[in-house]
Amino acid sequence: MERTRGSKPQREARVDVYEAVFTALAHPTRRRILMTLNFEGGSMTAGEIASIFEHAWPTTTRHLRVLEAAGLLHHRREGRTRVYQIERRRLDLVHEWLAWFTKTPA
Amino acid sequence: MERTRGSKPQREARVDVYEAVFTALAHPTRRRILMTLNFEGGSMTAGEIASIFEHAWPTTTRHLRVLEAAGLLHHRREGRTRVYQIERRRLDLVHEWLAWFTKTPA
DNA sequence: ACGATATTTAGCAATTAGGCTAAATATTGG
DNA sequence: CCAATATTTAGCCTAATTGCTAAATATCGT
Repeated sequence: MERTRGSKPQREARVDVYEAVFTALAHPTRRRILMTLNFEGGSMTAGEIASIFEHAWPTTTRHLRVLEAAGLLHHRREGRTRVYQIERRRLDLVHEWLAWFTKTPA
Repeated sequence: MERTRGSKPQREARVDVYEAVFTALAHPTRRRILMTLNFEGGSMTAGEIASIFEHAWPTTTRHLRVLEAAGLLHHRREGRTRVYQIERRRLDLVHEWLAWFTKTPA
């Protein structure tokens, strides 16, 4: 599983990375979490995030985990709350993927 | 299901549209179909597309349907083959969504 | 130490997704 | 019309996703 030392991931690894990011973005709740974080300055507590949805808190927790596994968020503990922060640069992967379709004039 | 005459979809409709596009992009096989189409000039027959994968043809047919439902492809019959063509502009929706995250300097 | 607050983990049920095989459909060439 | 070719549809099965509730964990204030 380790990489051969160097900053750029190899092909194989990169595929998995796309997988996680695109899958994370596929759910409307998760896109909304990202949007909300984006407009609320980049970070919010788990409770604040959970409060914007109708569904049970554990459901939101799970979505947060998916987003974090995809590298689109990360969190830090702050007393008894957890502050989630958006990782905007991770979205570059999507830009990168999309770019293939504009690079091609055909 | 009809829209009120006009070119821009309303909010509600737009959400569904994101849903379909992002979901379609979440599967690696479907991303690969789009990539391949992109580099093969934009259109290929169902058979050509199916032949790039190991799985059974009907599986590919299903992926094509998902992509088409998302508006990322469309097809035309051509004799007994069906030619699928990529709808690159549809990817603008994704660019549009991503743009919210760069528009925000914070 | 205790109770309140904040949040996650565990585990269950329903739904959806994605693979397969077999059968159906449409078009072409003889 | 018949056989071959190209492709989709139907239906089945398994695995993953997503929602829920109940229980666990961690931290804070007293």
